[in-house]
Amino acid sequence: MKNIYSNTCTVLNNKNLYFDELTEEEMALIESNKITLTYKKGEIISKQGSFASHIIYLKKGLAKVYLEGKSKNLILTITPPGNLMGLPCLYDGNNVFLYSASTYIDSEVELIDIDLFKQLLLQNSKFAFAIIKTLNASTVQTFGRFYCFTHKQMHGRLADILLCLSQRIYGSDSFNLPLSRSDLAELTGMSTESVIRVMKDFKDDGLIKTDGKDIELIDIEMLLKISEVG
Amino acid sequence: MKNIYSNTCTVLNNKNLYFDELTEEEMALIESNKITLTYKKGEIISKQGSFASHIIYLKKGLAKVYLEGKSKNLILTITPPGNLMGLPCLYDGNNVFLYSASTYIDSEVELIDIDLFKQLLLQNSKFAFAIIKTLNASTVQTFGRFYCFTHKQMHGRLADILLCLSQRIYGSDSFNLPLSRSDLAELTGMSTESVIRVMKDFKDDGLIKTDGKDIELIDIEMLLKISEVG
DNA sequence: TATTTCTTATGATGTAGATCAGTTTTTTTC
DNA sequence: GAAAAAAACTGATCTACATCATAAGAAATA
Repeated sequence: MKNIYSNTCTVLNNKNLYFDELTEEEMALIESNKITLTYKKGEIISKQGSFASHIIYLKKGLAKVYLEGKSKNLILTITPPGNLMGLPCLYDGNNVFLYSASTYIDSEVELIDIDLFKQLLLQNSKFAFAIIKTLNASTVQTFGRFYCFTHKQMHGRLADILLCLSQRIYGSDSFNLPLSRSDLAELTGMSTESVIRVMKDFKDDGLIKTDGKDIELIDIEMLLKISEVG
Repeated sequence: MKNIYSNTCTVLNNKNLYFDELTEEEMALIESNKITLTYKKGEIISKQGSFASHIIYLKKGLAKVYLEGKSKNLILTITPPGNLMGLPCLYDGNNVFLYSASTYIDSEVELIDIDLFKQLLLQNSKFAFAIIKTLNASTVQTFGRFYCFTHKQMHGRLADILLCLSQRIYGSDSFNLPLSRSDLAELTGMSTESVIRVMKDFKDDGLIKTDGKDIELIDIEMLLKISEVG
């Protein structure tokens, strides 16, 4: 029996369907209140534990949301443009960013005042409903990833991630990956050395080709099989 | 640096704050449309992959929501009374239960028609907002658990679960636990044998006492320390 | 009350993957 | 464009934990 949702990947790509639900006036309200910021590659957008006065919308670029641990971090989501970041921090009794976020490449971010965001949720139930559906889709994705962390081993998890980045972000078999091996480690729950070793296995077996930051997936069939077998 | 949300536990306990947001008419609508069912201990409430026509509300008892894997399962949430189950399945393009759910003890469940539920979300934005906050709180909990799975080892994770069940479900240091060692295994991502061994360690070190299904936490300070150190 | 089935328990063995330690290559910085 | 820093790589070692095998108690079933 195959589980549909058993992929290690955690790339959100909801293409901001929720904003379509806002009226023109509501959209104008956001436009007139938003703050636009640009970040260079590697810069920190939000820091775990800091006061969360805004909802973060990634307009351009690529970012990660991660949990900073004592020794190692855990990457929670890879965020392509068109998505909100840190939305889960919006609940009763919390007013801080629970996670840090930083950019992989030069990026552009829009900050939406959190009180305005809440107000929109409370006055436009279609918008709220769209947000609920988005949150649920990513929860299901997280549970699938959870399953992989506990049941698949390294090769399966890394194959997952490579396929996922290829499909969900780049839409191509060959792409330039700004994530380091250590990022892949924090994404798959492996050590950096293990990521390197498994990547080498994949290369030796002719499943992928790498040249610096460029990666090309050669034998996708086999990667899918490895992902499935675990 | 200590993370506030780094506990392996996954007991939801939101005390249905969302239903408070419904009007009397809306509440009456639910009342007149709901189906009440009783389940005996160990019975299956929903089966992974089946058509999801209803939202499940646990009125009495205790249940688990779990992902059925090829060989092993993964328990996603332990649900005490007063909570909804399987809410994350509500998103675009999905109409099946993605997870199975079953009871630990004799339980009572109310089924709310999913279209009615959606309608209420769309007509009452306060309700929708309350649901969003609930979903977010449990997402944050899930991420914390995620962190534990990858960064803590067995003793820390099991200490987490024992403390969590004690505090969040029973509100007492001694309680009768209907979960088997194999359930604790599926909850902590360990093998059943390992759960048994670690429990024995805890017993030998005088941290807990067990008698059949009865568990008493003796040295909570120490359990907390083990949970923290990992 | 006998019999099957599930759960708890314990020891022996195996291994996936972390950690450590060191080298080379690439990238950043001044 | 040289120096420093970070990232990629490789091998040796170690260990946390799973798996296997087997047995005893508890609970369900008939």
